[in-house]
Amino acid sequence: MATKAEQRRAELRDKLVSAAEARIRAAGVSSLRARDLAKDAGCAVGAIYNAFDDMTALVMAVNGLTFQRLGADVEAAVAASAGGSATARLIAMSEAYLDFASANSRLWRALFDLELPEDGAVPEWYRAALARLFSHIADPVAELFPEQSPEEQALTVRALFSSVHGIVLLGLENRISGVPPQDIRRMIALVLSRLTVR
Amino acid sequence: MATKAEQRRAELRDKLVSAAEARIRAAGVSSLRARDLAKDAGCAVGAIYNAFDDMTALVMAVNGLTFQRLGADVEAAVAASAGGSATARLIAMSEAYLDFASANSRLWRALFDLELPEDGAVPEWYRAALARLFSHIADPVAELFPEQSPEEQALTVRALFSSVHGIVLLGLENRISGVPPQDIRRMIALVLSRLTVR
DNA sequence: TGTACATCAGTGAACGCGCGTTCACTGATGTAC
DNA sequence: TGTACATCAGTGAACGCGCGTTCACTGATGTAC
Repeated sequence: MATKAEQRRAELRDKLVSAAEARIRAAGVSSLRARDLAKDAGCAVGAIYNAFDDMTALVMAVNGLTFQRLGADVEAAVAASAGGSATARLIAMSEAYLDFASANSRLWRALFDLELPEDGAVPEWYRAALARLFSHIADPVAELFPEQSPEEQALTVRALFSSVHGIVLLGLENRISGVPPQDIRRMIALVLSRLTVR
Repeated sequence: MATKAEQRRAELRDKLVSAAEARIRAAGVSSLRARDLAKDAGCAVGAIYNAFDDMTALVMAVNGLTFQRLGADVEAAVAASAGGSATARLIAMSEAYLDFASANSRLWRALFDLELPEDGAVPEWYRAALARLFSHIADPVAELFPEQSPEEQALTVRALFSSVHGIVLLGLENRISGVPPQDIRRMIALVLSRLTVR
């Protein structure tokens, strides 16, 4: 049994992921350096390659956690707004999305910025995490538009998510059109309430 | 008069910009290499630095052209749809935006991807190009919502643009949720027609 | 027109640095007997 | 329990490469007289 060894290995993975997360949070994914991480985690550079295939795999691990936390926040918003109208629930989710993106902007951006190695092979958990987000949007949409076919509903879900994502993205990016958070909320409410008028 | 010299210099600038544009179009802004460009333009690496301060300035020049072409396409759509309803005009513009992004995806992405040197100093032409885009959206919005204050209208313009941008962005990015172009059009029409209901 | 000189675009080898990844080695841990 | 041996996480110097930028030099163009 390599139990003890496995444990140490797992600990190192955790330490590396935490360190990477902290560095991405502070300076963005493009400023990650293997040597910095080794120093942070108290190991040698080479040890990183015992725990992960390469730096990309490490960043993917961080992204996995980020997706999990984002999903949890959105789910909490779904739960908290359970009694409300479909529109209110969509707005609550979107604001949770905004709040997460705003509070974790560089980690959130890393979800989209990471350049994958050529062959567009998106890992399974990535698609799954997105499907999870979409599924929460699907419920209110089904309630609002029961006459739509499943394909139409799927398209509507995508359109709603994309719109909110666009508003959050450009709202937070002050290069393009940075805007006070309160205005981002107003845009979300404006768009969603109109999009969901019966 | 350094006329002849100036002319050569301007020619070199043009050649470099064209070469950079071609390379970004083919492989994305992150794969630009000074040596490749020099070879393409038939000059030495050092000559690049006579024509431009640095590689970032060269990419900015390409982005300037891209913005211009994008603006022209959108304006053509505005002109072509001049007689139609406000909604129809907004959809026409958005489809022009989609078509441009789709046909020039890497150049279009370079507009947003280029990492600026720290101090968020966005060049003036950049803001101006965006203002130009926004101004075309502002007309139908003013027509649709004359009762809104100018601030509300500005927010509505931003919200519309951001929504369409989000739909186009995620629609074209097959990593996230790549979708056939026809579906992107449907999402745009769906969102805009609902957002502009009176 | 001709000659000497100044300027400056153009050259491309070399600089300098960053950085992911490897690899020969070490030392702790576990196993066999 | 004690000894010899095997394994493998961990080490960090070194590899290897990429790449933006510089700089001493050249040669064409333009100017002065």
